[in-house]
Amino acid sequence: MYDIFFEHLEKKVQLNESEKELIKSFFTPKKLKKRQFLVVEGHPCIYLTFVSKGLLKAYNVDEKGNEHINQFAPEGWWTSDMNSFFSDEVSFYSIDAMEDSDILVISNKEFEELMLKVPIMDRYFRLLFQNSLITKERRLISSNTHNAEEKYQHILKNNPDLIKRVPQNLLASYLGLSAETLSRLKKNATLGEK
Amino acid sequence: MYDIFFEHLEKKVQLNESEKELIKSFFTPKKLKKRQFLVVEGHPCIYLTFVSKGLLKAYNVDEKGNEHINQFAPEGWWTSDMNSFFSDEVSFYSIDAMEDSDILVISNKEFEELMLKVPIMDRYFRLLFQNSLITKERRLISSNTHNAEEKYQHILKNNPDLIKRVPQNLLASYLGLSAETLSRLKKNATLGEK
DNA sequence: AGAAATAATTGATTTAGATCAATCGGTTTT
DNA sequence: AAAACCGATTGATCTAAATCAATTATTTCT
Repeated sequence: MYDIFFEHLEKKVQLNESEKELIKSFFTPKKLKKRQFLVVEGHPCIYLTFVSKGLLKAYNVDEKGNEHINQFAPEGWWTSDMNSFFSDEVSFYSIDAMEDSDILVISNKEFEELMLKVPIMDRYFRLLFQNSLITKERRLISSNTHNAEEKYQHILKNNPDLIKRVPQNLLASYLGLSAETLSRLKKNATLGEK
Repeated sequence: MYDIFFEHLEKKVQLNESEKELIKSFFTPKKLKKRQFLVVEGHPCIYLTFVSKGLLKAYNVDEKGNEHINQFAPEGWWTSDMNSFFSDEVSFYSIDAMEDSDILVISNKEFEELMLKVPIMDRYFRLLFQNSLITKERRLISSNTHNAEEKYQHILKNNPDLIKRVPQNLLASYLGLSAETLSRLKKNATLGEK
């Protein structure tokens, strides 16, 4: 359960055994069954979560009842409503499991304490957030400047793995497209191949 | 020049005088005239920049020649093409001054050294990136789920200051709208007031 | 295995916002 | 002060993608 976790951390920072033991003590392992909720929109998001196994999705539902996927979190990824986790506001997203999943969670209080006790974790999260920021920025640009076709091609190129694992209607939602539009795009792309 | 800089840092972390002196030594002050470029698309973005005075914009130009504003950086904000700065890729954006500006810049090498010499800066940037990530995420949601009207109302509420300072066509670009659409939205909003 | 629920496809229609085009007002520039 | 330039406004038209609706395919459940 912790193997992939430390593997992930050690891609960004070097840790000795005593640091690892200490870090471990701050996290709580949990299991989620498929369709089980980790966070419900409108409630505080009390955990920052590392996914060891499985796949979660974070999404919100608008007034018209449409689901908008904000993030897919497969194993090796972090997920949370960061705004809610780091402030005292309620969560804008719901987060649930798309597959049976193993996760490691940390509360806000524990997180702050971890940063003080293991300062190198400030560096780890600095690097993590730095990379997320770059990725999120790319998505924002894509959302503002690309048409439907380009958005699809972009994810096809950059997240081929995700496409295999996620139902098409949710992928469409993630891209800000309707399911019908994505279906038609796929058809045209396949025709082009022949 | 450094007053607003340290004021800004000290909102997130506590610094003693010797740390401040050390930090200062890593940054280089520069001045930009209105319309002067800090970064040109397609060239490496060698600086991470803090704006002490003035206003910069980061944008890219697509194949059709349309400008897409990614960020406005007024005094107290950081700007850069983070991807280019932290990797060895060239910049996707151009960054230039919309007003005469005073800036503080740091190179990537200096940045890495600063993180090692003043570990609390890892914490500072962790907090900075953490907040940027939350903001960027909001913009992405807005971009995917709101219509033109809602996008305008959103920025009207959350960045009233920016609206006063930035030409309307650039604001439109920042929101991913055409200048004409924003003009019409504004007209309707004003009519509604009466 | 059969029923029920969910997802994907396809077609027809609608619409929000882009694009094209012209005019007007205000700044810079020379 | 005239010229050139830039930004905002307004109207007319176009279009990409959403929406609505029906059908088919695929999982999931019992």
